[in-house]
Amino acid sequence: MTTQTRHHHGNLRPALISAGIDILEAEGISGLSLRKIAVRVGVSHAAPAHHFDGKIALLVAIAAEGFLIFSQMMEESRDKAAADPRSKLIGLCQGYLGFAAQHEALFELIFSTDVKNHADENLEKCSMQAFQLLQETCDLFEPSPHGNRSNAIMIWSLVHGYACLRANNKMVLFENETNTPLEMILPQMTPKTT
Amino acid sequence: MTTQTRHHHGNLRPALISAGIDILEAEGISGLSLRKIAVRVGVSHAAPAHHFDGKIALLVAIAAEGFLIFSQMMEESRDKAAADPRSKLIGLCQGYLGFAAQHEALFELIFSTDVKNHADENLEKCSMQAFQLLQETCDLFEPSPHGNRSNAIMIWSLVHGYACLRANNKMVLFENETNTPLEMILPQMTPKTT
DNA sequence: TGTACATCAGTGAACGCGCGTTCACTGATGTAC
DNA sequence: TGTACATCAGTGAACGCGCGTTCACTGATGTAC
Repeated sequence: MTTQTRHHHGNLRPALISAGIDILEAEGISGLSLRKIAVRVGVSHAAPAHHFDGKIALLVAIAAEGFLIFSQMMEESRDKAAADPRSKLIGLCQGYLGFAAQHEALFELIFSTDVKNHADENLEKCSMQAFQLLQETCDLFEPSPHGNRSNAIMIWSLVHGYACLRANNKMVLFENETNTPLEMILPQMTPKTT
Repeated sequence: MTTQTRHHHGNLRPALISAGIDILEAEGISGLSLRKIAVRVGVSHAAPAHHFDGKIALLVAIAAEGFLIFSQMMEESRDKAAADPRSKLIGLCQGYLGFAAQHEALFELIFSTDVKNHADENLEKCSMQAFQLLQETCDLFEPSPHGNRSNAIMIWSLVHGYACLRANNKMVLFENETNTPLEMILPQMTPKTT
């Protein structure tokens, strides 16, 4: 039986998350509604209620999936880079910027107030994973005199701010800088010698 | 005649902008509506239509006012700092972070996609003014070999990202770093000697 | 100073819209025997 | 293999809500003479 005209969808939960991401990309956060997601999956708009406890819970599940994609893009880009610490760090940051550029609204969602105010174990796990990638790449360098985490805080701030500000080309600062190399803004750090 | 029960308000336009900022602070971007703003000013919800060409135009006017406050806080904080370039830069950045912390939703609004996609001369002027402050403070230092603007791009990215990430305490990175000094993340730059 | 009149800046009722949620229902699935 | 039955995962109609916008209106203001 290959037809999809069954009463039971069978995989509705992940299908809703995936459709949510599609709509996010197409229409932005303000265009995302439970009803549109249901329509896109081809299901009645009351169906999601059987899988998510309200709209915010679906948003949180979408954000968790977003963090997975985010981590994946950073990791892939870092793995493709040369072996030296600076190349690894630049690779990771390119993945960061690539995610922000290719998934603009999803990027906005995963860092949004709405999502962060809603405690969720899975979301916590997925966001932590992204942070771990960043932290372990920064650990290739000598720690700053200000503490172990200060390199990660600096790098994360830098790349996050750059991603946000560049997200829309209207930002006057970037008018003629469409392709600013990361080399230009990443500070010099001392690789560990061990 | 001191009573305010006149048919004509007299100063409705600025009053609407100011009430919009109040609601933003109290309820966030998603809580901001034309109707709520009108109620707060004590005027019928159809009145704003005589002063703004739709909701988005009011949002843009609020954002322009936001940029003014933003510039003002950066400038005041910079002026209070010691005379050496690094103190000036740190002062400016403290003003940046202060605005983001004290006007969280307004900070979000002025950098939002909705607002930036709506061309407006006054908004342009006000946002440019904020950028000028940043640029002129970065100009106290030797330009980077990557170009005149690269210092400003780096500093802006850094402080903007830091402001965003710290905006909600849930961000794991900042768990025990409530008062991270800017000294910790600002890179060393060479002051001009002239 | 007084009158006529155009213009401005409000009112309040009504409109249609999309939204999240609820609810009784029913078809599909899985399990016990 | 077949039957009875509980549970699961959908449907579709209905609800109430807040929203931005429109519109005929009217009171207030300012100006010409």
